[in-house]
Amino acid sequence: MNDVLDDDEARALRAQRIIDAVAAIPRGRVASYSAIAARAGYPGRARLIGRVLGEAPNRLDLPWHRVLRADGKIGIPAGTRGYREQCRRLKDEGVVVKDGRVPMSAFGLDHDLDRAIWG
DNA sequence: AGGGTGACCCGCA
DNA sequence: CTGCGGGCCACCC
Repeated sequence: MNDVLDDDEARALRAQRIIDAVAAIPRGRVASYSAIAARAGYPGRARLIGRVLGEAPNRLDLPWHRVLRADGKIGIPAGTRGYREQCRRLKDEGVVVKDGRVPMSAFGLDHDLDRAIWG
């Protein structure tokens, strides 16, 4: 009977798992959308992360700024408020941001996550 | 029902 | 380095 409710429930669960994954990114480190998706249990669904983060209530104080594209670039369109805010927050915690891009080799958590999975 | 969009990604040329 | 094509999928016309 509750097809719609089940749908909303699934969506809420998705969001929660993603939010948890993002919240787990340590200060001064960054992770890619795809890595977060995988960690949250939704491999191959990186686009979902951006959507959820965009909808997430500010009161959660999520470290959304630590989520970048796989190539280390900021996902938010350049020139926007969010873009500048993300740059600022990253720099504030010691992350190097050059031309809107972060050297994943140095700050990326993706590799560590892989290591956690493989041992 | 179908097309456009987007805080994405990956392989390939 | 830059596209381009295809995959992904929630949402909004």
